[in-house]
Amino acid sequence: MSPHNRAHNAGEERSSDRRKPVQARSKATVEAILTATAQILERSGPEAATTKAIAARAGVSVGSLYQYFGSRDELIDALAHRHVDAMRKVLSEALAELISLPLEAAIPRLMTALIASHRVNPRLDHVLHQLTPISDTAILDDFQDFAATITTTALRTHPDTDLDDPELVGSILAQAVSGVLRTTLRRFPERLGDPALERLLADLVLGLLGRQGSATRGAGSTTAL
Amino acid sequence: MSPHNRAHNAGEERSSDRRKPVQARSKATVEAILTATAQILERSGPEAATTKAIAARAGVSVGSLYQYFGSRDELIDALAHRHVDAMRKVLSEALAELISLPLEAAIPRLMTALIASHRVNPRLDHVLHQLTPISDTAILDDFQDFAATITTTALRTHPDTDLDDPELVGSILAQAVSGVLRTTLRRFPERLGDPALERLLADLVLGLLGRQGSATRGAGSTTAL
Amino acid sequence: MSPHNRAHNAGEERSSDRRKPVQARSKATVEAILTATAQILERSGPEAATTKAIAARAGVSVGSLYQYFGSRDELIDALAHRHVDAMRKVLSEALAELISLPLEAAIPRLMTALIASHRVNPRLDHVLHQLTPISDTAILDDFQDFAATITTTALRTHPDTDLDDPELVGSILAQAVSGVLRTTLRRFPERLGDPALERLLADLVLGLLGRQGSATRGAGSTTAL
Amino acid sequence: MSPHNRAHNAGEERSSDRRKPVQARSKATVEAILTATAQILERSGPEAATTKAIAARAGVSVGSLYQYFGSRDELIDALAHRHVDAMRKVLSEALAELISLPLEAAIPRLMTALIASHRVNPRLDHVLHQLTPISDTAILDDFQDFAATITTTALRTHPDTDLDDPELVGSILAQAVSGVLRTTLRRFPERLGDPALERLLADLVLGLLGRQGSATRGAGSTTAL
DNA sequence: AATGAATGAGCCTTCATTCAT
DNA sequence: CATGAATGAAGGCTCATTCAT
Repeated sequence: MSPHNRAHNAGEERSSDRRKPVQARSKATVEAILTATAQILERSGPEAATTKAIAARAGVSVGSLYQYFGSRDELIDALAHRHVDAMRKVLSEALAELISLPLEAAIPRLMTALIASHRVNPRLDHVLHQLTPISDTAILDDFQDFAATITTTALRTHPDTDLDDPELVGSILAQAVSGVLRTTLRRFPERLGDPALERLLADLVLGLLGRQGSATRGAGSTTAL
Repeated sequence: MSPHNRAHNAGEERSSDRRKPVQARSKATVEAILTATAQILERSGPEAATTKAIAARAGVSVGSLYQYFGSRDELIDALAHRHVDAMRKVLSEALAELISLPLEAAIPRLMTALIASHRVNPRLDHVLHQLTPISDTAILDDFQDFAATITTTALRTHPDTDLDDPELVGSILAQAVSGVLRTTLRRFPERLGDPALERLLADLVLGLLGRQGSATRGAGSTTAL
Repeated sequence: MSPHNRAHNAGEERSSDRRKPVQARSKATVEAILTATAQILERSGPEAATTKAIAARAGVSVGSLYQYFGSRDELIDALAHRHVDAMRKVLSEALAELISLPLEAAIPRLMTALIASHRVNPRLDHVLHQLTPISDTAILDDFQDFAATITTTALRTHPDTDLDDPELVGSILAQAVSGVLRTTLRRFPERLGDPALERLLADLVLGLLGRQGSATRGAGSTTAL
Repeated sequence: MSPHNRAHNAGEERSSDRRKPVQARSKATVEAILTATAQILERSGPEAATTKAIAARAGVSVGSLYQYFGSRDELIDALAHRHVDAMRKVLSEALAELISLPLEAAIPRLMTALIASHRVNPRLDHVLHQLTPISDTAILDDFQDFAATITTTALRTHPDTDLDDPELVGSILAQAVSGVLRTTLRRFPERLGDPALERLLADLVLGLLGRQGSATRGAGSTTAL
């Protein structure tokens, strides 16, 4: 996601072997900068996120921004990582219990978890997606890949589904759900409270599985799941 | 998305004197500018689409650009409209025959049509999505609304589905399919040729319908739901 | 002479196809910019020659500066070329008559011409020399090479000198004279009027020749020269 | 060369109490900083010599740098002094023996000494010349003045020359030699080893003297010199 | 109408200098 | 004394927009 990357000099304050009080201070500054960037991005879009504006909102000087981030791009990059990590964390938390459940129960939970993860910061998510260049493999794709992997794994794990290409199906499902969620969050945020959405998404997934996998065979897939 | 709206070709052809060639020339110039913009956008992204670059590629002067478009934003706006129109047109062409088909046949066709419409200019599509300002209800959403309406209509028209909220279902389906297609076009363009994708999408839709609408007919899907 | 050249983005007009001053207006602008640059450089040194300061003094906007010069470095480069050309022109004018003269008369004239050429713009000359990076073959060196060539040619042409390595001698002489002139112009400008300087320089050159070439042989080198 | 001139080490060791070890450490730090500056300047030029880079290479903090030098300019100023001192020292060492020699022998030795002094640190020398502000009488000029004085003294001392204006001649000769050496060091460093250079320079000087001073005494000036 | 030179606000980034720790 | 995070003025450069020709 970070296009330009001119190596400036040898300064590498990345590792955590700096002194402690200073580190605490630094961490706060970094945090302030990231938060400020996120807020501006959410509220006013990429064009408004100038280094000056970010520094001002973070309550620091432009110079400080460059103390911790090599460039504006790098900063946004870091923010994207942070955002994806947060989403991933939310999603991960819902994973443990999924394995033990039958598909018919697991999928709805997965949807709930996906919705939750997409709620972390929808506006930022949207803006970050806008910033994704065409060709670059964006950091944000990582999340979708993660969701795809989880879905695929779920499909594979549960013995009652028998798909030709679980990877493809998992990927498509992740894309479909992500498409619904991102649009919904941006355009129809009020629908998020509606439990119908969760059900609809679960049906979307289960419906596809029912048509793809062996689940079609026999009425009683329920038992297995 | 665009404020200015000067009526350019408001003058009618009350007399077919030399006004015509002039208008023809204007139209050609507008066309050239739009095309140039689209090409630069596709190939090099939003940052490369400066007014200077656009004018150069269109073979006109910057001044001329401002003769026909009030601002750069307006120009891009116009291009977005043009793009959406093209996509809509492709989709529309597939509509007529849908009505007369049963759902199981109509949906696959609809998917084919949707894929086709998304293929009109995927790179431009992506870039235009990037350019959409945060607050504005994007022009590009129009296409999704259109797709949603079509789907909803299809669901309503076909007597064999009985949904509680066809609008919601249509909308969600449009979002899901759009999500899949846009991601696929950007990240896995090679999948577009794969007929498996079409089938998968059709199954996605029909699967949801099978679980939502025609629950009555199914063997025991009710249980599961 | 232009060291740093960071490629910023995909803008294709690097420095190759910058507008060449074709029109009268353009030419005047270019002239104003070059003159302004020279003035600032002369009076306040390289650090003062910011793009803003140059534009202001030239009575144009920064943008105009970049219309004609790809970068600040390129501008200074152009100025250096112009300066060297001017110096070279002054020197060249004195050349024609040199050939027909005996060495003893030619060298003083050459010195006069060199002094004249160094007087074109001593302060600018000094600043431009300061700007010369260590390794780069600077444009200003061209002038010294020119002077060296002329001297060498003079030595070769005149039949009464017989040097082992006329090139080396010519080069050293050019450097010596240039060293004297540049220092004198910077530190003791009042000496320039003094005809003693010219004589001294001529003696410097002739003295070396007298010790190097065959002129040493026989006391009467005067005749030949 | 530098504006700020706060007396930093104005405190002399009036009392040799515990100040000493501290002073020793200070001296080492100052040395480290100066050396670091010199190295960066030599290798990467003026633009690379940022306070941060200097401090890093010296193994101290930026703050410490300001402990010992009032500003970056002052630091460079100090370095220039140190450099000139070093050059002067090398030149001085060759002086003692000069007096007792006849001119014809003394001058070549002087040339050798001058070459040696210019070899102390040619790259640093060049960069320091670049850094010399326009208006200031540069510290580096001190060296040339020193060389001029020495030459003048030599001319005066030796009874066999009889110049009208030994000061002028000495100055011009110093300038000429310096011009040759500095250019040679920058552009033709390989010539430095060549003994021809030394001979040429000696001939340059002796040639001028032969034409100026003893010109009265007919052709046989050689003997005297 | 067309042209493209001119404008200048504003962007990103650097770096000498200060100061709390 | 040392440290290095923080500062912010200032620099180079871009580009949408205007306007005289």
